[in-house]
Amino acid sequence: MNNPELRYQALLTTLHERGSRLTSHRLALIRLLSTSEGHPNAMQLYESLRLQFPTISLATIYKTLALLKDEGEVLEIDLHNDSHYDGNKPYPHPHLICTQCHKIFDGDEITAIQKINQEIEDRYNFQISRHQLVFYGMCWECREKTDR
Amino acid sequence: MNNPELRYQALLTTLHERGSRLTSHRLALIRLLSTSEGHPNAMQLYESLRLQFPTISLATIYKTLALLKDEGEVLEIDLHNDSHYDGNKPYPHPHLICTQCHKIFDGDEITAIQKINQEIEDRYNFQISRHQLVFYGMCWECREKTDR
DNA sequence: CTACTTGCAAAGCCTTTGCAAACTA
DNA sequence: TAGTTTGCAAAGGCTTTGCAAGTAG
Repeated sequence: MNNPELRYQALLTTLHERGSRLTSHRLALIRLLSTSEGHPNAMQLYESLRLQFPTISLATIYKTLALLKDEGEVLEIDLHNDSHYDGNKPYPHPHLICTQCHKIFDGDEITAIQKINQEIEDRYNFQISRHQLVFYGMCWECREKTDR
Repeated sequence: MNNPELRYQALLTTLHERGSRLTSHRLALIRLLSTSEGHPNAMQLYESLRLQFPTISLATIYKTLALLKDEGEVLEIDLHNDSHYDGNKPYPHPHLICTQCHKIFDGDEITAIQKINQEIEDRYNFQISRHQLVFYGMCWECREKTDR
């Protein structure tokens, strides 16, 4: 999913069809989730939304995220005591985390995952249903800065 | 590392050379870590050790684990609000987690990881330093039980 | 003997829950 | 209006920390 507007509409439709109410806070949150590429955590979403909605609470963020997770519209990335959320690409895919600038990048174009999946099925007779793959290291931007 | 006794000695040596004191609780913990293949979490280690050492505390488990992590002798696996520990193979390697029996298996024989690493370096110009790869699904044992 | 380690309890951090008030449809 | 959602505060679960008492070297 690359078009944030389409993604926004998709999330909106899901909530609507589910019979959930579209409050202003929820609309703002799904807007943020569908457009942001930054893989924010709950606190970051809270801080962002608080600018526009000073009375919004962290609990509401968590409750709405739980709702969207249930619907399979948001992917939770479990890092060390710190969950981040991807509402743009809710299907399992690798993430690259820069240990220098702490940005989280999508690694959803990696084709060799097929090979790993195949090997796991073959070698361990293990039937994969989902995965969480995180690679830590230095992103291209930080490499450039460091090399110079 | 396949030989638990060698692994035990290695952990012991690390602690000794570090100048750390080898208390009975620590010895029992590293014995457990070096032999167990089960990837226990802190509570499971605590429950095990409590049988032999009724006065041991969870805090001691955590403090010793932190020590061994610092020394690179224990790998922490970050699951959802639940860290598990691998003292047998402290280097990053894939883990297969059965969603049925909840066992954690090592996937350290998977060769296709090289391909993924290569692809990430090439495609994203990202320099990997470590990774945490978790595959969820059904293990061969549970598949057999289910198929019948 | 000295410095490190221990157990206990308290605190931290992230996340979830209970509930009355507010709000959507 | 009826039922959902909200914010607040409290509680939960896992992990860390402070400190006096205990222990290894």
